Amino acid sequence: MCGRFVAATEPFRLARYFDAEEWPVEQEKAWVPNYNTAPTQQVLAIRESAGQRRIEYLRWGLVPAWAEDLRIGSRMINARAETVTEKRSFSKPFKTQRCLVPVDGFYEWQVSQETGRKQPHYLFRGDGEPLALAGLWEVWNGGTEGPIETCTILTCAPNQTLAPIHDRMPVVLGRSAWGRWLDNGEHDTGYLQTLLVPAANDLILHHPIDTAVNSASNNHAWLREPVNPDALTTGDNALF
DNA sequence: CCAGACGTTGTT
DNA sequence: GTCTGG
DNA sequence: CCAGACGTTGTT
DNA sequence: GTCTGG
Repeated sequence: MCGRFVAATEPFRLARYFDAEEWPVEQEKAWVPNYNTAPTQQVLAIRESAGQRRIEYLRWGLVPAWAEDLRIGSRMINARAETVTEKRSFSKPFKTQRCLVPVDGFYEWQVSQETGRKQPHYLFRGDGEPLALAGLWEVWNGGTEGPIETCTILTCAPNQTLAPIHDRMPVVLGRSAWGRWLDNGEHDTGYLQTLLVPAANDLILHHPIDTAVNSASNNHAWLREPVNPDALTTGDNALF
């Protein structure tokens, strides 16, 4: 699945990469990289309206319009690609409210069959480019402070690279798919669902990382650096 | 008809 | 065990 | 995703 | 809001 990720690429670079409108300088200055993005946090997403792509903050964890409060968002951080058309909370967003969530990489926890321990891994593109994750967004008007826009990330079966680590992975969309995915006028859910397949096996690399990533309050660039998993089991981390 | 759920993951 | 918060 | 809380009353 | 279950 996808429950934690890195968002460290500056918005102006994302704007170029996704052919989206640039941010005002003042807003760009306030941006900070996030090496441990967790559910309920604000994440940058790309949406399109009237043919114009924009980069905007959405709260991660989709909150349906009928929700009494925001809490349900913590459990709606992912939407299964296989069933997205059938689920009440996701079917309308899938038809008309799609977005991309750009990430530098994401984290997955590999559970050891023998010990039950969880080893976190960092997964990222070998060429250093961002990954465009397929997302859906929704608006919640239940609060007193005006509408809150939220999002979720689609998941699919793992490719051969991820299978040893986890049984789900986020849906990654290639450049050629962005156009129809972001076009709100595209209502061919049959076609759209054909885009929701595991990424090519050679697209994503991975390595084990420090368990410091476990706590969402830790946010350092070094969280995504490789460690020796054998050293970790003895409590002797050679890198730190 | 009304009432109650609406989601994913992982674990068992 | 289960829910909430980050 | 993982970490951390999970409850009330009354007193300070 | 919309679907499922009773």
